[in-house]
Amino acid sequence: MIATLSGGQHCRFRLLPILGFHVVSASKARQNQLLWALPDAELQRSLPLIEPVDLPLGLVLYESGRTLSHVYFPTTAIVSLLFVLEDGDSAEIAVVGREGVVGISLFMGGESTPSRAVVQSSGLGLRLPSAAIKAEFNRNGPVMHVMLRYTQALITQMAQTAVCNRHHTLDKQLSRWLLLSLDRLRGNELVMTQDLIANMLGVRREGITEAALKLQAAGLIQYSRGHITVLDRPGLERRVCECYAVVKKEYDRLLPALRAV
Amino acid sequence: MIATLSGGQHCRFRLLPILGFHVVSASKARQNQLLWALPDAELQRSLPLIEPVDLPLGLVLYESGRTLSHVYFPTTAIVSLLFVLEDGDSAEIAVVGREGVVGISLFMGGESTPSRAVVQSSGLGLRLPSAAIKAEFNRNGPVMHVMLRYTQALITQMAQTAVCNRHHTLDKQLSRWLLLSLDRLRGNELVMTQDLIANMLGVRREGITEAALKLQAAGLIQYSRGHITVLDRPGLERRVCECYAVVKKEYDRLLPALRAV
DNA sequence: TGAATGCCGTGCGGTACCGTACCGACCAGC
DNA sequence: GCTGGTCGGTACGGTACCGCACGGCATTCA
Repeated sequence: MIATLSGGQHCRFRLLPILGFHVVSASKARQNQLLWALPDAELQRSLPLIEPVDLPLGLVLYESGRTLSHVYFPTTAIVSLLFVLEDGDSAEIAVVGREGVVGISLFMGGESTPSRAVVQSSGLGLRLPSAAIKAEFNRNGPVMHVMLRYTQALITQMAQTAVCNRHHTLDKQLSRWLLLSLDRLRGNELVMTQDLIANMLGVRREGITEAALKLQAAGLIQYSRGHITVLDRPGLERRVCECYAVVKKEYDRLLPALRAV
Repeated sequence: MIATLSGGQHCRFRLLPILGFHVVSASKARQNQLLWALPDAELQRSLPLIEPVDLPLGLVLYESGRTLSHVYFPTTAIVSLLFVLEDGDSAEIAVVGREGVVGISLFMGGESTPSRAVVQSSGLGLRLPSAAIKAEFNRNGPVMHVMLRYTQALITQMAQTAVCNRHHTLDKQLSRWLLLSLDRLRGNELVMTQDLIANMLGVRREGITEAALKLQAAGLIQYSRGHITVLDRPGLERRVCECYAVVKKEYDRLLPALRAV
C-alpha cells in the first residue's frame, strides 16, 4: 500500500481566494446545493463572508486531528474523506461534492476529526470561516436543519461503505465509486489515476487495474492514462451493488431540494 | 451467512416498562452517561417522560426505514447498529451502551435510517418519546450539544469500523469488538454465541471460532458455549489494532464527562 | 431415556485480494 | 533524441476468508 497519495505533493499549493475581491453572488453560491437549499434571507446574511477557492487535485483541506478554520462547499470539485491508519493504509469513508459540505465537525462541536479531507477531483468551491458557520448553525434555523440532515445522509454513506467493504467484490465497489463520483460532476469523464482510486478504496493498484479491465471489457468504461470515460452509465448502474442506490435514495429522502437541481 | 440473527425470534418479547408506575429517579437516569452529563435542570424537565425498559437479547429497537417512536438510553444493555444487505449479509457499524443513545436520526431530522438496532447484550435501558427528545433538542441548549458531540463520536466509530473491515485481520477485529463490548459492561463476562458475533462482524461463524481459538490459546479469553470470559484485558489491549484506541480517545475527547464515570 | 436443538470445533477445496516484481507505453524536461 | 517519471498491464506465489459439510458435546424437553 502506498503510504501517501500520489497527489500528496500538491499540498504545496497555496489555498487562495481566486478573486481579488471576495464578492460572491447568490447565484454563484447556489452552485452548491446545500447553499441552494437555504432561504434567501439566510444566504444573504452569510454571503459577504463566503470566499471562492480553487481546489486543485490532492489538496488536503484538513488533516486528522487538526482544527478546521473553514467549512468548504464544493461546487465543481469533489472531496474525499479518508481515514488513514498508522501504517499508511487508508480507506475512503465518504465523498463530498456540490451536494454537501466538508467540515461538519465544526458545527457538531468537535472542532476536529481523526480523518483527512483530500481533493479528489480538482475544481472550485466556496468557503466560510468556522466562526460564521457556527454562528449560523446556532441560530437554530434553516441552516442548522439543512446541515443536520446532510450529516445524517453522510452517516448513511459511511455506513454503507463499511458494509460494502466487507461483502462486495472489488469491481462492484469500483462501479459504486465511479457512479458516486459521476453524480458529483458535470460530464462523464473523470481525471483519476488507478493509483488514486486504489487509495480511496483501500486496495492495491493492481486490484483496480483488474476491476477496471472487467468494466472496460464489458464496454462500460474506457480507460487511458488517468482519464476514465463512462460509456454506458445505465449498464454501470445495472452492474453496481445495491449500496449505491441505498445511499442515493437516502440523500434524496433527506435533502429533497437537491433532487430538483 | 445467516440471514437473520439467531436471537431474532426474541422479537416476540413485548417491550414494556418494567415498573407499574413510571417514575424514574434522577440518580437512576444518570446510569446512562449521556443523561449523567446533563445539567440538573435539563434532566428534571425530561424525567417525568422517561420510562425504564427491559432490553432482552435479540430485541430489535428499530428496523431499516421504520420511523422511531422513542430514543433509547441503554444503562446495562448493549445495542448494535447493523446495516443489512438484500441477501441477508450484515455488518455492525457501531455499538451503543450506557455511554450513548440509540435513535439519533430523530433529532438529526431524518426520522428513520436504513439501519437496524438490535440488543446485543440483554439488560436495562431508559426511553424517551420522540416528541420529547425533539423538543429538548430544539431548545438549543445542553441537550443539543451533548447529542451532537455524541453523534460525532459515533461517526468516528463507524468510520474506524469501515477502515478496520478493510485492512485488519479477523482476530484483531474480534479483539476490538470484545474490548468495545467490555467497556460497556460491568464485569468481564459476555453472554454471546460465536454465531452472533459473526453476524456483528459480518463474517462466517467458523471465522470467529478460529479467531477466538487464537485468543484463547494466547490465554486472553476463555470460551464456553455462549459465554466469553476475558482473562487478560491488558493482553487484549496489546493485541488489538489501533482502531480501538482511536475510537476510545475520540469518545473521551468529545464527551469528557464520561471519563469520570 | 431418547430425541431434538443449540453451540462449538474441524477439514477441505475455492477464491478474492495481497505483496512483489517487472515491463511497456506515454509524457515532459533538458 | 535521450532521459527520467508517470501510468497501466501482467505474472506468481501467498494468505485470509468463504461455502459447505460433518461431528461432538451439552442442554432441554417429550
